[in-house]
Amino acid sequence: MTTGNTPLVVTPPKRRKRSDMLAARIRDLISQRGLSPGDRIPQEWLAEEEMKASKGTVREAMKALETQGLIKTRTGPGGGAFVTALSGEQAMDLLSNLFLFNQPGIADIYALRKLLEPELAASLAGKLDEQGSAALQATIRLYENEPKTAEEEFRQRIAELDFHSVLASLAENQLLGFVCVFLQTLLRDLTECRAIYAEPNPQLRETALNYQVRTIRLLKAGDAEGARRLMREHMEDAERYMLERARIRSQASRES
Amino acid sequence: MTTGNTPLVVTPPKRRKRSDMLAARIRDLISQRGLSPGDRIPQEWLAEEEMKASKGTVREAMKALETQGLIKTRTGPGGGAFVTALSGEQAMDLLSNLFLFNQPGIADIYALRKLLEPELAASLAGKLDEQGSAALQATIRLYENEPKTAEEEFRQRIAELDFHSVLASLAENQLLGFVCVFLQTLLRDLTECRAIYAEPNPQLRETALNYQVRTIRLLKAGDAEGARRLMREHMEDAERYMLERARIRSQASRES
DNA sequence: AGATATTTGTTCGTATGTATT
DNA sequence: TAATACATACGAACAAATATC
Repeated sequence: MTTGNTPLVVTPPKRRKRSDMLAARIRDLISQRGLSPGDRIPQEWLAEEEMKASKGTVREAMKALETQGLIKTRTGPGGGAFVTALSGEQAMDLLSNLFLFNQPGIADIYALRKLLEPELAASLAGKLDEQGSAALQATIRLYENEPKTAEEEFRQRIAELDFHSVLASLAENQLLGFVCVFLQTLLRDLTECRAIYAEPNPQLRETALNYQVRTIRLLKAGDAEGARRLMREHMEDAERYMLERARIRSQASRES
Repeated sequence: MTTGNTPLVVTPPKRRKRSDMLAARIRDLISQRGLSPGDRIPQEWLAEEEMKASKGTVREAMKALETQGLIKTRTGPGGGAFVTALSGEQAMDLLSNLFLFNQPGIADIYALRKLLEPELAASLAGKLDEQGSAALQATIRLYENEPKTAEEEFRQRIAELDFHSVLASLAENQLLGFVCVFLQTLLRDLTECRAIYAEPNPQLRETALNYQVRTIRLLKAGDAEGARRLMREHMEDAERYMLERARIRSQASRES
């Protein structure tokens, strides 16, 4: 009996470019030799004889590692390629390309935010130090008074997201914080949302402000369950509002 | 009254490299001209005269865009640089660098999985078509019989995660699916976990198998609430198990 | 199947810019 | 200021891949 066995992955017979192989090799060297952020990459590794590739090719490989956020280069004596830890911001930039073409919907984003933001808030109950508390208060102060211009209005809406961003940065669970910031970034960059944010929403500022002041109070009081519930309410409110506005907008555009 | 307005970002006086500026310019061109995945990037844009840079420099810029997953290049007639949509896998690879140095803990990852995986399962109730059902069954079949070697054991543990990965790929909410796969990848690549996976765990295979068969049954029956509860149970179980093993391992290593 | 044209990929020598001493 | 050590940029020639005839 001949096996009709169709292997899922026979072998990747991919003809990879030299520069890609170099990049992979250097990355492996970094982790194998246990190089840490700040360490300099030995020149020997990049020597043309060692890598059996010319300068240009090696440069391309380094460029790849650089855009991956793994290294940074400095000119001058004592310069060279240095290992760096990929920053959260840079990671966010790289991720933004993923949803450049097929953007998720508002409901998709809030489906996650409704689950994660309440947990984030709860995890912070009773953990607010002076510094964190001050940072939160600072973001609120940005929109304490009514906006005068449309642009100011827009900036306030963005600042509202910043409140959540500061909250995320305080999380002990860095992963949770990262994903929350990711969702906020996604929301902010949605064309659908930018249009909504640009419109005037008189009552929204007040309710958001109200939520945030109450949130801080609960966190200081160490009431995890209360903070969780409040944040969930906030998320549900925000989603309802955004979806409603999006509906109105799409209706209006259909009539034009 | 003079405004004590301190601009948040004065101006980035960054001395950027030519290749980086080129990359940014090309990326802007792509979005401005509304190029979509599959479209070819006009050679004129990359002509040395147009960009006022040499071939090597534009190559470096293209390399940056390529590692960002924005373009792919093909050789030969009709070849060139083509716009592509960043794939989920590639995005995962880029993200993996973020946690290369300060890895999150098992508890951090499961804190998120406990929230998201149940929601993912619930969202799939009654939505399983023939294809999806078949894909799930296929992953289960991989570890139907007991492993003979340690390596086979390891592969089975990975396949167990694949079940969740297939589940995520079926999600209507792509964002939810993406984050779930991200967490799974993170878990799989954790050195702490790889060590645990490498050990024999006779009874674990059976309980995992059990969970998954029941999950499929609930999804087919369209029981969203049941699927959610079962998955939450599964996650809590898995976390308990992993944490316990990690504790034992760290204890053992302290004694050696 | 094989020759050819087109386009990317690689090499090398050299020159320029930049930060340290 | 000058010398030094390193990254960055240039340009021409060459090699490899691939669609078309």
